[in-house]
Amino acid sequence: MQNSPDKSSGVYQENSYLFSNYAILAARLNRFRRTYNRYSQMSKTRPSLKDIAKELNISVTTVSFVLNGKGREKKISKEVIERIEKYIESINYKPNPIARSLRTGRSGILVFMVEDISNYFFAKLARIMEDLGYKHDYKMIFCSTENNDRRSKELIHLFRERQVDGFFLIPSSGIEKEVKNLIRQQVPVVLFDRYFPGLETNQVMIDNGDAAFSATEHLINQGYKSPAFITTDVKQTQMTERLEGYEKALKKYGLTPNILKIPFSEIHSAAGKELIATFLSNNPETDSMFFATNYLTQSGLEVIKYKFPGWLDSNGVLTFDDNDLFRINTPSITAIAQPLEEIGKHLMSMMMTLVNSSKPSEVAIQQQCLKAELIQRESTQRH
Amino acid sequence: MQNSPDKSSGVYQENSYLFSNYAILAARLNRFRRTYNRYSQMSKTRPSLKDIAKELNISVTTVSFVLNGKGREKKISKEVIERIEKYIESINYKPNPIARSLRTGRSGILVFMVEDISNYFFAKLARIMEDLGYKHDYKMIFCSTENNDRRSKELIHLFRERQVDGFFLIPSSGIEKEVKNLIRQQVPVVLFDRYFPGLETNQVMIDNGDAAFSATEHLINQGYKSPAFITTDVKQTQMTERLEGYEKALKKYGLTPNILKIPFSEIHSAAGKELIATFLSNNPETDSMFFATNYLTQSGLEVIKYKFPGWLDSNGVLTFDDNDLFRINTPSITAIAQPLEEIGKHLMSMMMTLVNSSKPSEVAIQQQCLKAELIQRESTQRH
DNA sequence: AAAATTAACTAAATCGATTTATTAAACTTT
DNA sequence: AAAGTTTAATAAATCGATTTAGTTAATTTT
Repeated sequence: MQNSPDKSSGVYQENSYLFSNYAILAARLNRFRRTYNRYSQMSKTRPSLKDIAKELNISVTTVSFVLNGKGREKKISKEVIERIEKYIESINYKPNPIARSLRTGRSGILVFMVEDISNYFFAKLARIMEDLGYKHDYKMIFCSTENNDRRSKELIHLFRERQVDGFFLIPSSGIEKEVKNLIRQQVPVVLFDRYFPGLETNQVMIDNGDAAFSATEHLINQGYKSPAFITTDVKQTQMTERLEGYEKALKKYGLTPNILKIPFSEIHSAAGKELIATFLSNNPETDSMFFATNYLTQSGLEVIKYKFPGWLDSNGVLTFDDNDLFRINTPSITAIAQPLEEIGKHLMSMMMTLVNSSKPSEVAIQQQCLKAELIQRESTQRH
Repeated sequence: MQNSPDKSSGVYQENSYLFSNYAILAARLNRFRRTYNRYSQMSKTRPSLKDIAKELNISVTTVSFVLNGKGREKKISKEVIERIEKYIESINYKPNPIARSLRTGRSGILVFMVEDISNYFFAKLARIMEDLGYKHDYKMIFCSTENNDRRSKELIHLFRERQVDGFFLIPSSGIEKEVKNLIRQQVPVVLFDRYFPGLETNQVMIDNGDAAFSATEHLINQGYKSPAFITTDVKQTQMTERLEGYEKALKKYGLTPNILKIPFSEIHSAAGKELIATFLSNNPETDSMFFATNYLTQSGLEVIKYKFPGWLDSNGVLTFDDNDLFRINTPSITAIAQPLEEIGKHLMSMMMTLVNSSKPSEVAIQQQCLKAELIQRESTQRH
């Protein structure tokens, strides 16, 4: 490429009587190159609509119409339709999704954005969504926000650019504006796990308050006099509602609440575990702990195991979010299980009504609030 | 759209002296519509290269060159480069990745295909890969194959069509041909977890045989006389190597192997657990069990907990793959931990050399075999 | 000073679809 | 039979980039 001027100028000198100037020669050379490239690419590339059209001696337009099932509508004759369909079938032609996206603005991709896909709850839900998505002919992209605003915003912009068709969002606290923007721009959005109290959005939640209330009541009914609530300092709905449920139950039975808030930044760290240990030492009257999320429970169990062995023999533990560990642990841990399958089903069905509408922001808003189930296990059995 | 003929024919009757025929009128109408559409779209769409070029009174080509940092190379003057860069910066222009993909054939997306993303091992690795990918400016797509050939093939074709730039693959047993095809077609592929013995591929593995041997030896050194090996009937390398490691150790110490193979289809089912229970009943001499994967261990622990309570007091358990459950469980479970971070690092670095090469199939094949670590815990402590 | 080269920039082709505008021929109306 | 409609199909614009093949003017070489 770089040396083509030299080459052609060499030729020019040899045949100067034939060519009036460099330009003509260069033009010839380039025409040849173009043809050459076309040929050499032919063998590599998958067939395009153009190839099919050429092969069948039919226009690209017609092939495209038939391909998209608009044959009848566009009054293409049955013979032509049949001929095209047969050929497309025979070479197993699949339209290039990128080209299609560029033209249509749709991509067939949905984004599932959560705090951390490696967390049991999110991973299981992701797996469910993956299958549901494929069932509706959508590909799924999963990503983790760490509940961090900057990261969430970046991810939204990133995928927005890629023309994804919709967002399943566990929003971090500071992205209300971004969510509003998406909706205004007619991008389908469904929130779950937590929401913005001031913003009417399509969402699938669970009744955190009710679940936390019943669970706390369960502890009290089991005879625990001093249940503590271990949570994070996150101020989002899923957390505040759980806290309120706990407080409401304590109030109902005239007990004194005892709450430990662990900074979100420390939930996976040793410092976080230290806080739980200190709390237990400083509050020896605590006869049961209600953990607000599964990762807190894991930290708690570790602390108990290594620093307060035997504590569980006479005291209780209860957790929000179930997982294999809690089922198998000894003692098995009483847990509030979110209805994963049901959440997934609702999420996907809301999304489908949105993506199938031409003005998603004008679709009547759908909000689901599902019940979580308390699974009673050994950890809250008073002997 | 459908009724435009009627409309225009109405106009035609009114002004018949002005227009010679329907066609001209239609043409006018359409020209108007086109202009109208252009205007009405302007406000909606993000700026394109064309818009920038128009704004700056510079050709699209020049803008594109500068955008891609080829300004110097293409001998664009410093003033123009600066002007373009400043403007691009000021409107925060980001090129449309779809259009770019269509032209370049690259997408900036890597696929991470595993058995089941909701499984702890895969989910944690996915999380690591997600961050590594973003660091290199790649988006990650995760998907689950269920170790099923048809599903794997479908997924490969699906993403191949979307021009993904590379595949991280845990291959199911019957897709050797597809993997070969990818490589032949210059698609970057890196295998992990398991491989095809007959196929030289870029891969990151762990030394399953060695790890299983050492782990078994550990059991024997702890005084267990009759360690059983609980595995699946999957015939892929990761499983056969683990089995061989176990057998080699038993042979070395002159012990009799005792192996339970659970059909892959039953690994998550009650029937699978039943098989373990039956095995334990029929082989009362078994004083320890070595589970070949984390999900088998979970089933095993559940069986022990509910059907053989107390069994763990005098017998041992050891597992391939670590997770939170095993650390926190009572007794905590001795586990072979794969070096997740290290696996991720190698996977990504191999992928980067592949995607940065113009002929990935000609890049010298890289194969890493990493050591797994045996984490000794309470479950194999002989008292 | 003619010829060749370089600097600086642009027109147009291209990627592979979708969709709008248009047309030629065959039918219907009036 | 002229005018209008319908049928069956197509040409060309478009989505938004990248990249090849030019072009013109200025500079350098011979």
